[in-house]
Amino acid sequence: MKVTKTQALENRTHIVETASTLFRERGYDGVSVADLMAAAGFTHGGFYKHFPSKADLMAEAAACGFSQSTANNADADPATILKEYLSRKHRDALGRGCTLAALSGDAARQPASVKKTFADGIESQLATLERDAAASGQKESGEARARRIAMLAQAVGALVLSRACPDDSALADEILKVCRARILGDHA
Amino acid sequence: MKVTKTQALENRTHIVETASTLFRERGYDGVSVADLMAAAGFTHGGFYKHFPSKADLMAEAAACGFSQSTANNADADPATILKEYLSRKHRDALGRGCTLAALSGDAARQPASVKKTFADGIESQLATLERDAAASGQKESGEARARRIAMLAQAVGALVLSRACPDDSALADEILKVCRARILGDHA
DNA sequence: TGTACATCAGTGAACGCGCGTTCACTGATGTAC
DNA sequence: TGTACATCAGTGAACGCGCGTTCACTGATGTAC
Repeated sequence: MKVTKTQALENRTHIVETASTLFRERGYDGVSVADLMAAAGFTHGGFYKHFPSKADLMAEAAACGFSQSTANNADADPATILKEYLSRKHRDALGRGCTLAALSGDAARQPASVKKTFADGIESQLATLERDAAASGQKESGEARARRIAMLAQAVGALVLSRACPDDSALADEILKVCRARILGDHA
Repeated sequence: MKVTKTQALENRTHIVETASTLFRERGYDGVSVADLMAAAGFTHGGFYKHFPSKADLMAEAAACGFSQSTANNADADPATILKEYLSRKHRDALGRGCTLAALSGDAARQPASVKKTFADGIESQLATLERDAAASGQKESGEARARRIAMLAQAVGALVLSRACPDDSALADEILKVCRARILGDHA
């Protein structure tokens, strides 16, 4: 059953991408190695041909999620990004959504290697907002980075709180609506 | 080994309080029934004399955390509350800190009963901020609730992101510092 | 108030189960000649 | 280019372990008389 070197690398990438989605949906503890490998289309034993342990996969899966975000936002209009970030659709699409919002709570309880990846993810999100500010013609000041950090914190916090509310609750929508208006207002 | 009715109720409360702390520190999946009961000073078998299942305890432990927050903030100065919320000390004290920041990510993957408790917790935090606004002499407007929601989202988001960074990283402190300045500035 | 009995909070061994991980095996790929 | 052999990605059974939960038991509490 051996497979081409190229194919093996593609399979590895596919496992990481699958893990990235499943971890965001169910959390680190909510996905077993057997679950993950089955979802990726393999049997569980092969996992250890690619990764030393499940813990080693966590940081890599998070990094995968962050680079997907960056890629997705590469050409998008800045206001549109934030509007979609704070949309009902994003709230309900855990697996395809922002890794920071889905897994920061889990990351806080993980070893430094995972936290390092999250710090890098935060910086790359801030860089995306920097492009946004530039694109919308806002002049850069010493306070620009502070404004971006505050904006990111508010957006992530709004999404996290909205998701903690019952899916059909008015509060879940209100939090998104209010923060969308505030952030886009501040931003314009 | 039977025990007074009063004692039994006290024991039950103690188990819920212990769970509230341990869940915030390690997440729902990070605390076993045996861990919890040992931390509370009992053997694990007795757990089911108090609760039908571990899942049933989750919502109750969250509610306990929220009411502790409310009690702690009852007489405190409003600006002080927010300053302490976004402090390094709070960031590093997961078990005694804000339940929203510690467990909202987990709550998003829990059944509606737990999410309902979190929505109530969010409302009670908003009510605390309302008292704050009134206490600081700020006049109530139609926008007042929106401002409180945005403030809460930013504070929770900042704490969550700071905790996802490595403990000794500059970014962990920067996020807290920036949002502390911004929120207290907006608030004044 | 005193006595006999039912209750039930707490104990600790035991249950089935799913977890992360290991391992002997397979067989197509990659390599040495 | 063709042949013989080593490699190693993927398979699936098996491992020990800790999980949530159950259960027979204990013995002080609470109650009926």
